[in-house]
Amino acid sequence: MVKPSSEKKNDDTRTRILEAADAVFVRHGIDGARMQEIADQARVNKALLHYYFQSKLGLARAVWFRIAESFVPAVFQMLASDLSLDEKIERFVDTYHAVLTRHPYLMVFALSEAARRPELVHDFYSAQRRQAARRMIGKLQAQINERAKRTKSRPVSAKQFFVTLVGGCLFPFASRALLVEVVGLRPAEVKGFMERRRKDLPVFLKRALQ
Amino acid sequence: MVKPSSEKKNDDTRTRILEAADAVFVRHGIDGARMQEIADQARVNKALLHYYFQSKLGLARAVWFRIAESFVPAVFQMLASDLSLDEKIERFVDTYHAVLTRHPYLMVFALSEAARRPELVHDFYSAQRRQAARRMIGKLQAQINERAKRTKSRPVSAKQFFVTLVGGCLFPFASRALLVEVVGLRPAEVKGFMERRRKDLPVFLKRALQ
DNA sequence: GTCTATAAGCAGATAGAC
DNA sequence: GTCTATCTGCTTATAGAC
Repeated sequence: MVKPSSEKKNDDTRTRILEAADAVFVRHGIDGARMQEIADQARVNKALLHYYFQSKLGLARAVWFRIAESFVPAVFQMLASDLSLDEKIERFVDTYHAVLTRHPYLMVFALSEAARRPELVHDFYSAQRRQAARRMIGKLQAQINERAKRTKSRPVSAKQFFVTLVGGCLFPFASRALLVEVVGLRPAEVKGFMERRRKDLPVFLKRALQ
Repeated sequence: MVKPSSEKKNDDTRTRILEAADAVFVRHGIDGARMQEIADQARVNKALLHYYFQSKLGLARAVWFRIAESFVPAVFQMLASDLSLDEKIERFVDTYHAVLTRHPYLMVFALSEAARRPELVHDFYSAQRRQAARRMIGKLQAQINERAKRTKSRPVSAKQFFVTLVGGCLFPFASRALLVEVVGLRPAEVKGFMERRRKDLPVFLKRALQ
């Protein structure tokens, strides 16, 4: 469906604003972000932000939904698919490694806003999405049980495993600033550390699942 | 050393302010916090906050240092000690479970401010503390190597293991709001989930180390 | 749709009395 | 040390021209 040119121009500006807002909100958090900085970065006037999104919180919500939609559904679908457990672990680790390397502040933004404004999370998770989440956990549990049966070990909880998997991938990026000091990495070494993690984490997780 | 009563009164007020500031900053983040709310909660006037701490950022720094000092040194010391690896894992998981259950917003506060204001982290980590961190990692690596030799498996990197351990404990608390929706927990079930994790995580980690 | 100009409201910070 | 009162500047938001 092709849109008439008047709407197209509209969309372009709207999108430019959204992209600028994304960058500024993700970096500074919602409270720390300034509408003026977003306007400057989008090369429009502040008034236009309100024309399109009513208020600062309205714009923040739009950004939040846009980010969530950009990867949550695809990840849910992948983890609920018929791929093997090992394949899922590999893909999940790879995907997040790629995304977070490019957007280092994303994780901290998501975690802090989710904690302080739970309604953002709640509003995103429609009944349909919650159902998709349940399907995903169910499928993972089935695969974990099957593997445990094969290796004659006690199966772990899929929910717990999911949290460990996600945390194992996301936490290093969320805590980057702390890691550098505690683990003692020079800035140049951080990249290598993350690369190594991408390789080691799947091995580590699979070992624990045997 | 006993302080004269005039200073003692001073200290009491100062401490009351710090405790109020702790609560407000941790919940709302530095940018989202309001000096008025801190003053109200400490039952003093706004002007007094500036008398003691000069500026909002000065107060935030004091709070940051106070929180970090309250557990970082003890944890470093524990992990660098001669306790067995298993014992360390158990204690670490237990300690953080206890602290974060009582202070659910603490982790998100630490992560987001560390990412957005790296100077806070850097100023806390004196040369002495960085050395303590190195000692801790060194000791852990020695213990991991020793165990790998015993079980004839390839030793994992202590830095990587440390991040997995810390992330495994902290991430569920940092991402509580997301977990509830994604994993599908009712509010009443969250506590049980965390309890179970406290029991399962050490088992999971030890398995992966074999 | 996009801009300029400006209103309205706060938040952080200070002056000065007690 | 602690308070009341107040200033200053910034930030979100709107009015209105083009």
